[in-house]
Amino acid sequence: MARHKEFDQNKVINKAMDLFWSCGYEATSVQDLVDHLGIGRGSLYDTFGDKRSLYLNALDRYQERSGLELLELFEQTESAKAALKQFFAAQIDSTIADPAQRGCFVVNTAVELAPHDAEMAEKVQAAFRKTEDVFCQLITKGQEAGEIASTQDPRSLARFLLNTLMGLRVMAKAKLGRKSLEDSVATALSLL
Amino acid sequence: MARHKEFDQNKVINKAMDLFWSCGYEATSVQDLVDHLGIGRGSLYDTFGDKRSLYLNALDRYQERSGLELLELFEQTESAKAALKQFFAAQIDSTIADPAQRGCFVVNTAVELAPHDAEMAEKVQAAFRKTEDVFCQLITKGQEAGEIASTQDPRSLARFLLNTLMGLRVMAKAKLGRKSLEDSVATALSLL
DNA sequence: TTAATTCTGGAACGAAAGGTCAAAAATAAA
DNA sequence: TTTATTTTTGACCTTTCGTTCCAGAATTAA
Repeated sequence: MARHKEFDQNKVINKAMDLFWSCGYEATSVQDLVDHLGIGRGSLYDTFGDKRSLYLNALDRYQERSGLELLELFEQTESAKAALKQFFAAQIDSTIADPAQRGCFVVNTAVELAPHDAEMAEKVQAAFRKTEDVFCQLITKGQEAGEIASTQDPRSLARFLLNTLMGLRVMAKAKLGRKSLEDSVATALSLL
Repeated sequence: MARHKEFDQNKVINKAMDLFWSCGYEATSVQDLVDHLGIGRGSLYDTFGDKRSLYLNALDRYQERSGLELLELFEQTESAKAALKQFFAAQIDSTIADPAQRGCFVVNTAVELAPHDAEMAEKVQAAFRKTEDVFCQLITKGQEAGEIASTQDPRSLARFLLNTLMGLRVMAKAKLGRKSLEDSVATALSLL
């Protein structure tokens, strides 16, 4: 009876994610979305409801993606400490390599939308909590393996690493130079 | 010959700063400004040129203000280490106390505008550099006084502290709770 | 083939955006 | 008081915003 969707909804969300990630919520117009998504205005509203809902979809997609990255980090069999080092090194590399200086979509959302939008704030908090938990589990693992000093509280350490990560993502926006990022990370990780 | 200005330009810039700081650039309309500044549309454009220029003025004002705070921090005669601790404690307090979760105006600008506006990016970088320099001088002072271990590079440490501060300001936006902030700061300062 | 469904592109909507302008009001010097 | 100059005020401009709607083409199950 019914016609099939002609566009791949997943790909459209990915494209929307790219655009919102690059430009933010307010600075991305529906016209911009229509131009870059390759679908019509009508399809956009029929499929996603409105601009804000599409943004929420894009944010979810981003969290899925970075959730997978984190999972890989955790399942890495070698040392937890090495995994953390590798993770932060990769963050620096992708930060420097990005010509659009997009930073982190979650951080961008936290800064632009969280204070005035409770639902956004919840999603942001959930994402941060998830990252903090993975850090915490990794630290505990490292402490059990004797790689990381057990004198420190793993939860505090995890929060501290999350804080460091957020700082990195802000630095990414301001083009502070690789050396600044490396100094920050090296100093932070010297605590492990 | 001429009529006097009826409004205090400084106060108007302060009010504009509050509004931009709370809502960001895009989400603040000229109408919002007119409503909160207590001056007419024409006066606004005659005095400041356009919305973006007013924002730049507001950003400058913010930097002047926080520059003074930093100066006080530096001129504090007691121990440099204590000054840093006090500074970060005050940051946590004001972060928690702010019901609007405004965070840091410079960080907000970095995230929302720096990637697409070179002039904004320059101002943001200058502000970050200034803070980093003050941290660096304080650390050096602390090392000379024997309060802070001289084994670490003061510049790296300063960058690290700046990174921690940025992270704090993002956490402020997401309402992560006082304990998260305190854990992060306590862990970071344990390096001194 | 037919009936039902969905996609597409574009037109159109009211509201709000940023910005302009000219008349009115106020001031200080002549 | 007059006059010249500036500020203020609010109406007005064009453009763009997010959103709705529709006509026509496309697709599929019955």
